[in-house]
Amino acid sequence: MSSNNDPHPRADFYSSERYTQEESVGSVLKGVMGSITTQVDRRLVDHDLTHAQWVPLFKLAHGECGTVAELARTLQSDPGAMTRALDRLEAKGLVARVRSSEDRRVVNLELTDAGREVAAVVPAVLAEVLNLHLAGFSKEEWRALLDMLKRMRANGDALRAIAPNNNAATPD
Amino acid sequence: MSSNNDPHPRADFYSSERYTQEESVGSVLKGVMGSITTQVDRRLVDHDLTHAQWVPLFKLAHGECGTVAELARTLQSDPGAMTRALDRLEAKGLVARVRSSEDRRVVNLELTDAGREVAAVVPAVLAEVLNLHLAGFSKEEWRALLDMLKRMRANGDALRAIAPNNNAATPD
DNA sequence: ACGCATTCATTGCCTAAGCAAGTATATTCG
DNA sequence: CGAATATACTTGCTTAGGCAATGAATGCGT
Repeated sequence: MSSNNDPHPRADFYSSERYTQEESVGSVLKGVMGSITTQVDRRLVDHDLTHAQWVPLFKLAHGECGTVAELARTLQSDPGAMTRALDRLEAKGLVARVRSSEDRRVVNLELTDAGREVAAVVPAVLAEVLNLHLAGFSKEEWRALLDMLKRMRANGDALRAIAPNNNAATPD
Repeated sequence: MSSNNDPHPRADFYSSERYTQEESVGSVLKGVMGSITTQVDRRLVDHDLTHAQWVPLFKLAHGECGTVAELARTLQSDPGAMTRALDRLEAKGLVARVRSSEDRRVVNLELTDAGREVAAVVPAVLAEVLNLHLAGFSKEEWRALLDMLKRMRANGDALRAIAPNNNAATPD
């Protein structure tokens, strides 16, 4: 654990005594997230899509992920949860499961025509809701916000790399 | 609906074509939230507390909320969900339900000694996790971040005020 | 005082996430 | 080749949230 010449000095903005909800980035962050997802869901309910369904659909539409495992990894989710989400999407006729002939373990996922149609409206909704939440922001503020959030995420990734479970020091 | 002299001009940072995950505040926000909650949960699992349980416990400890309805309102959650969360906390012996004698509809919530004990460790964990995620931030950046997030939340609240459901214009 | 609307809490139903166990298929190595 | 290992997906179990309906108690208007 290097302690000097650290590119990321420890922050000391919060402490057990000083902690308040209104000054907590976590608490405010949660409020913002809730508002965004609520607004997105409200706009997609007409297309019979819920929060947990348009995300994989969107990924599939972009062709970045073609299998259950890839989706689960990309979306930092559980393969089990993804299987069930795809069950619902398949029941709605938006995606199709095609057993791969090369590797018979994998199930290739394809959008149906209906799926492609619905997925096409998602980016517009996301863009609209984000813009609405960023009303009054200058472009510089927006970039600064994005930058800081990415740095927070990077800090979090570093934490996870250190101790994925809490038995990181047990060799075997 | 005033359109000119608007203190919050519409933002135009995203559009259907320009939308990408990496530049989406929503997507990055989700990653940050996930990291924070994961880290907090990891530190509270020893106390047998899950994400959905320490939040109401913390609120109760601060004496801000004393009933199910108040908790649900404050945490922007569902009364039903809150009832069940309290079921689990009560089963763990952390909170006690006391039927009010003044208004016999309400159930006053009280922390048990064990509940107070567990709730006491929560702020320290929250402070630690937030500080870790803010490593490398200057105090000015932290304040700016908090300010921008609060503005986003306010924008979201304004949206909700306009159309709580999508039948805002139907008089009957 | 009586009916009516409101509020509080709870329960049922559906969607949903996380974890662990299980099954099928591939790969690797002796 | 054959056993051990790894990967892909699925399923069961528990916790969990949102919505609607219900029952109980309160307050309000006439």
